[in-house]
Amino acid sequence: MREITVRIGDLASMTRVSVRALRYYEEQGLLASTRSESGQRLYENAAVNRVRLIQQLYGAGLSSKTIAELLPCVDAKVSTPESRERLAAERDRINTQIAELIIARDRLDDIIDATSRPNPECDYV
Amino acid sequence: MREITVRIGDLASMTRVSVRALRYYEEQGLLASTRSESGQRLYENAAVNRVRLIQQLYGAGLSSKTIAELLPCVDAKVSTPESRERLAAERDRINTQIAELIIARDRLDDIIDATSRPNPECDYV
DNA sequence: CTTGCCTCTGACGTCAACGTTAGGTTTTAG
DNA sequence: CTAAAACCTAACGTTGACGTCAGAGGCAAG
Repeated sequence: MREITVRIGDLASMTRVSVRALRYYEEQGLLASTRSESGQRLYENAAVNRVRLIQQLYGAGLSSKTIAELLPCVDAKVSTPESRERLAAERDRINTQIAELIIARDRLDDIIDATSRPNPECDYV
Repeated sequence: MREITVRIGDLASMTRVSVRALRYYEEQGLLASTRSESGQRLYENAAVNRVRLIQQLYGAGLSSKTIAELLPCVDAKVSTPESRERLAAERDRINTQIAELIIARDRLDDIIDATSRPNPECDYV
């Protein structure tokens, strides 16, 4: 049951996330590390998935603070009523944002259509 | 054919966008205004839709610069090959982002599920 | 006429997620 | 053994879309 540990640069290249970002995640309480005797960060292999999850949540527009509140639930596999409410609220926000993005995309498509087809009134342009 | 014009505060309340934001849009070349004799901004009613469009595009993650490049196409109803490429690129980016959001939302749903159901191993928590 | 709200132009403040630089230690390749 | 590469902390810089404040002029109501 040897735990394989990697250093920050390795984790960075494995996750395609910058070293600076990984340190920042730790600073925000999102990503734990043990330290070598000399003080260098060591990560176990599970950290890769953790970083991926963090990235996904950032990508969905969650803030560090919100993620920090939710990760303990993920780890403990238990949520309090408050955190459940929080999770649901974030999911709803994401759904809203998806809907907005679809509207914006369709709007862009309309613009592309309207400006792409040869315009009978503006052929001279 | 009287053109009804409103002042900035009216446009703000009609669009639910702050006065500061409207001035900022003008600064960025996104929203034009005429001026009264005393220098106050006057907007015609079409400005409401313009502001809505700007908000939608911001909401979709476009920058002021990008929007500024695209609005002339909307107005002229004509796009150059470059602007068409640009428009298509933004639409693709939005599609990508929608896909990412869906993944993140499903991930959140999983978390909600996993942390909400009574956990046989953790009932004591 | 004056009170009070609206508007104007600067111009500095904010916030988040890092980027970047500095100055120093540690690990690794040869 | 040595030099390059990777790591450390601390701290300042960046970016975009505004918020906010200061100081001054404009306008409808009473």
